[in-house]
Amino acid sequence: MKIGELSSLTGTSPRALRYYEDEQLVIPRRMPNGYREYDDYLVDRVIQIRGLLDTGLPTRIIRQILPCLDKPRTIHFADATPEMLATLEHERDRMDERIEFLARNRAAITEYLDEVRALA
Amino acid sequence: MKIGELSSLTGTSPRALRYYEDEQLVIPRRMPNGYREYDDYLVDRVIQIRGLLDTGLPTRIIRQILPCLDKPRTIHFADATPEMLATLEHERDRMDERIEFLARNRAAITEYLDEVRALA
DNA sequence: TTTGACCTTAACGCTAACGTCAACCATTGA
DNA sequence: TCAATGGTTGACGTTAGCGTTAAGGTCAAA
Repeated sequence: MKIGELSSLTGTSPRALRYYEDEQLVIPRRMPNGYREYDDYLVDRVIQIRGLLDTGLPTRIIRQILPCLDKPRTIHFADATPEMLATLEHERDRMDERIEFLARNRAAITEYLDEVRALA
Repeated sequence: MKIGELSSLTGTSPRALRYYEDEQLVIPRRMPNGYREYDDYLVDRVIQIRGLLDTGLPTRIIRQILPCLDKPRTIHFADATPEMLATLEHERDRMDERIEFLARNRAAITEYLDEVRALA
């Protein structure tokens, strides 16, 4: 598919998609006329990227963890250098921290809302 | 305490603390000589702020959810306008989405690491 | 064949969350 | 008393993640 279709399917601007290409997150093939051509599986990938960006991860990190989110991923095992694995473990731990933190704050907000509603 | 102590206690630069003041997240009192004076409870608040920033929330949102994270918060019930409550519910839902998303990706990373280790 | 929708690259603009001076005042120990 | 340390307010610099023109190529439909 062309960039416009991917754009509407993912709710992502063409500009953002081109930016993701610059950042090596989504690399489309090219048609004879120079147009970008995206495979269907990239829809999910773009949505993944948006979600990860939304949780505060920079493209530099996303680029590193994307290979292990693809399925099937037998091909990507070659990328698994020791440094790569260390990065992954570190980012996984950071995600744990974020999850715990978000959960605590979510609970606090809920508690607050409950107390306010109890007064009404 | 003065800004330097709060800085080292929270691992946050003085510049950032002054920025948080500009953004109305942490408003210290002033000493006779013009120095900022921070109460002890603000240590926790700054750490909260850092965590929320790290999860991708902008200061604009953080400013709105901070009141319901303070304890005791009886005073802050006055701030609970309908718009405020709507914002809180919305942000709580967004936090839910982030948590689910992070959890899924965390699982994918773990799974990948397990598979790689199984080959070693 | 020409309009209109969609594509291309290149380049400048923008906002958030600070970093980094610069120039100056305050406090304290030698 | 004076040098070090740490505080103050600007103000300009930086990076990420795009938005927004600008100037032009492509292609299907009328």
